[in-house]
Amino acid sequence: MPPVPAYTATSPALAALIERGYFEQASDLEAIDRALAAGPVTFYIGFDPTAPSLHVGSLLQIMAMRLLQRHGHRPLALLGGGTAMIGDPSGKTEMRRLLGGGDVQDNAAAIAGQFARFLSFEADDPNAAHLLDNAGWLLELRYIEFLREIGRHFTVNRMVAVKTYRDRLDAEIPLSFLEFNYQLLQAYDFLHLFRARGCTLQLGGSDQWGNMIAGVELIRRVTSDGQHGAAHCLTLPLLTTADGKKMGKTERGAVWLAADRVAPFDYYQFWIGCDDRDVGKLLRLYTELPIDEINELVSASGAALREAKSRLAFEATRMLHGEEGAHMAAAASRQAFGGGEDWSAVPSVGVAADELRLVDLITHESIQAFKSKREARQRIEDGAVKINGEVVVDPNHPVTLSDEPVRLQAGKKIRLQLVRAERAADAPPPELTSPDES
RNA sequence: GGAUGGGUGCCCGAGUCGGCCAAAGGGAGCAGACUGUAAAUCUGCCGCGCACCGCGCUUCGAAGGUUCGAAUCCUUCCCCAUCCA
Repeated sequence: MPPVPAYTATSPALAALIERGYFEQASDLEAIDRALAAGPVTFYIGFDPTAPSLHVGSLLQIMAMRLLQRHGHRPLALLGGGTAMIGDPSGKTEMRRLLGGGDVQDNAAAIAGQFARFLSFEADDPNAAHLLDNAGWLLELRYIEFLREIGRHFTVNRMVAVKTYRDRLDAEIPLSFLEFNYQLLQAYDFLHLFRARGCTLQLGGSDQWGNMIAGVELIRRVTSDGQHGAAHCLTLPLLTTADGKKMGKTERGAVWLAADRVAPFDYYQFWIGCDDRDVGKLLRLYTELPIDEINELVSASGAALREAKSRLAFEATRMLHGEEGAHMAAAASRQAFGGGEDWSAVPSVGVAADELRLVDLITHESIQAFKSKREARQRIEDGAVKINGEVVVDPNHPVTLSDEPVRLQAGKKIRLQLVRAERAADAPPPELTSPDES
C-alpha cells in the first residue's frame, strides 16, 4: 500500500519518486515538481558517518538519489563529518555519545566508497554526483559570527516547537545545548550548499523534517526577494517492516553494506527472508525493476511469492555486490536451503583444527553460530544443529575436519561449509567467500 | 550549593523489616514444532563456564563495612531527575 498522495506530478522524476513509494512529505510539492520539470536540480542528502559503513536504512536514501540522478538531477552526498561531532538528537531517547574527530574521519573515508556503487561520480557526467563533508565548513565557523548571521534567524520558540525537541522536552529527557544546536548547523549546511553549489532541494528521512524545514526557512530569510526559487525539502518514509520493526535491523544487528560485515550471501539472505507483505514495497524501493513487472511478481500469493522474493534478493544483491556476487549468493542459497547434497557455492570457512567437539566447533571464533557455549549447548540439544544434513543432539559429538567440506546447518539461517585450515599464525578471518570465487 | 526521589540483568520494570534471588512480569532475542528460508501461533531457552538431571564463578551505580549469609542494613563516593538558590 504505497502512500499515494493526491497529486499528479508533471515531472518524470517526481512521478517516479511517488510511484515507487519514496515520497512522504514535502515543503512545497508543486514547486518541487516545477523545478524538477524545468531542468537539472541540485539536491542533497546528509549521512551521518557514525559508523564505518552505511546500512540498509541509509540505502533507501541512496536509492532515491540514484533515481533522481537517472532523471538528470545532480546529487550531493553530504557526509556529516562536522555534525556527527554534535550528534543528531532526532529520535534519540538519550543523550548521544560524542564521536571524536578521528573516528568520524575514518568512517567518512570508508563510507565514501559505498556511494560509488550506486551513484555516478564520473567527472564527465553532466550531472555527476559529488561527495562532500560538512566538516569542511562547519569546523571553521566562528561562534559570534555564526550567531549574528545565522542565529538571529532562529527563534527559540520555534525551535522548541520542532517535534524532535518537543518530544525530548515533554519526556523530560535532558537535551543538551550542544544537541539543540544540531538543527542550526543542519540548516546552515543547506544554506551553504545553496550558496556554494546552487543546491535547492534537500531529501531526508521523515525524522529529519524539522531539521530540513529549518534549512528551507533559513534560506528564505537570508535570500533577498529578487533571488529566484527558494529551497525546498522532501522527506522519504521511515521504513518499518510489516511486523513493526525498523527496516534493516536483524538479529545480528544492522544490515551493513560493507561486504566484510555482511557477506553477499548474507545480504541476499536478508532480502529473501523478508515478510510477504513487504515484498512489493521493497521491490519498488530497492530495485529498479519496472513497476509493471513488480506488480506482476507481487500478484502471486502464498508460496508463489518466493519468486518475487528471490527476485528482490537477487536485484538488491546485484546492485551492491555485482552480477557475479548476486549469482553466487543465489546459487548458494538454493543449495543451502534446497536440502540437496551439493553445497558447492555455499560459503565455506576454514577452521584451524583437525577435530573438535560440536560445541567448540560452532562457537569457534571463525564461525560463532551462537553467542556462547552455554547457548550453543542448549541449541544443540534443541536439535538446531545439523552436520551433513543429520541432526546431532550431543554437544560433545566429535567433528573431524579435513579437505572434504563438512556441511553445517545451525538454526534457520546459518549454512556453512567447514574445511580444515592451516593453523595460520593469526586466525583466518571469518570471510564467507565461495570456493569458486578465486 | 540546598531539598526530595532515584540508579536492578539487552530494554522496560518488580523486589529492600537480609537468606527460599541469577533475581517476578513484560518486551526484544534465540531455538524447536507448524510452514513457503514468510507471518501468526504453540513450546523451550534466554549471566558465564563445566566432568550438566547437578556443580562452580561473576552480577542488582562504585568502594568499603556489619553478618554464618546482603540487590536488600551501615558508611563514603559517583551519576541522574525534579524543585529551590
